[in-house]
Amino acid sequence: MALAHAILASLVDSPCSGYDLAKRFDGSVGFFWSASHQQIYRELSKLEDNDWITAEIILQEGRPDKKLYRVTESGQQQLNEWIATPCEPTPIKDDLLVKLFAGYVADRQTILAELEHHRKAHQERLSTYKDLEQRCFQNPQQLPQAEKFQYLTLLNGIRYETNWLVWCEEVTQLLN
Amino acid sequence: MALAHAILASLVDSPCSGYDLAKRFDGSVGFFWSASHQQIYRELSKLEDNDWITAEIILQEGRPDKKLYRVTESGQQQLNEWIATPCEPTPIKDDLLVKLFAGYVADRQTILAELEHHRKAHQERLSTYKDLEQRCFQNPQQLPQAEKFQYLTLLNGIRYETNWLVWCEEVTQLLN
DNA sequence: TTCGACATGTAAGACGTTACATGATTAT
DNA sequence: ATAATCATGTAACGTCTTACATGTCGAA
Repeated sequence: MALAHAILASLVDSPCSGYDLAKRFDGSVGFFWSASHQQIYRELSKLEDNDWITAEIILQEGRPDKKLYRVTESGQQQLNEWIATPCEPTPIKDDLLVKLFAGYVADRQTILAELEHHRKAHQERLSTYKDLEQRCFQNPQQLPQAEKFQYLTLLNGIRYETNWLVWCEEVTQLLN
Repeated sequence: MALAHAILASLVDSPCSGYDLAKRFDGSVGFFWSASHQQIYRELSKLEDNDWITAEIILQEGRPDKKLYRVTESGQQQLNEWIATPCEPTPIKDDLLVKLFAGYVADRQTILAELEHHRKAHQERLSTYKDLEQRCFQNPQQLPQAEKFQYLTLLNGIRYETNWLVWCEEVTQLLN
């Protein structure tokens, strides 16, 4: 059910089209919830069927028309109820950890190469997040409400990537 | 495809029944790959069809017979190939972060309560992991190969839970 | 006599991935 | 010319979740 709510969370902040949403799920929102454009379009149809969002068709010249989605009042309420319903921490499913668990069946070089690959990926994401922090969240105290909360998720992202980075380095050292 | 490989990784370490596997996915293996017993039984059938594992029926008295699964040579090879195929970091999907992103639409108490709930959950898991470390991994250097690699995944778990814990505390402070 | 552990499964539906499909505009 | 961006979808397939289903043994 949470894709629906991730979409509501994003649309409440500001209405947009499915295409725009897909881009958000490839950036800001995507930092904590990933989804493909196909998933998003399908979910938007369902949300509209439930009257949690409404679509306004925007006619455009020179490019395809688009549907601007907005959260309805019942959608807002739905989002509120979901937030108030306690949830458990997300269970982990991580390929790299499976690989390490069985790492002794492979040769060391393979494992080290994969660790380096992941180290780099996490390093890059960390840079992206830190840039974002610099550009948009200089003074967390003086931010409007919405941005303040969004900043808290960015803090999580920074911690998360830093943590993976350090673990990759630690494990690489231990294996050498 | 990774559930299959998580099962192979666990069976390579030591053969067991579907029931036992389900328990492992509720503990040790479950620390980095979660799966229900239904998923496991279904996947075991597929793995057997592919001849990546074989089942030996163990007749038991007083309790149902069970199937003891072992990884075949082609299963071993399959696992090796999978480990050698590079993969990307797992995309994040986390309910709590969606809730925080839209946290400004809810009242502060709701959010704080949820944060406290998660803080406790992560605290508990961290304790479990640290106990395990104390009990089984006192001298990482002198461990057999297999255990050494498994220890590396435990290190990740400890980092992961610590990280969430600290973030929950940090955010709670910022919201007060 | 009731509950938890042992042991394995089916069925339906929700959710996610990959590939296919269309078609205009703008920049290189 | 070619590719990227804008814009929205369908279809097939694969995976995961939830609920249902069965039956024995040992302990409280």
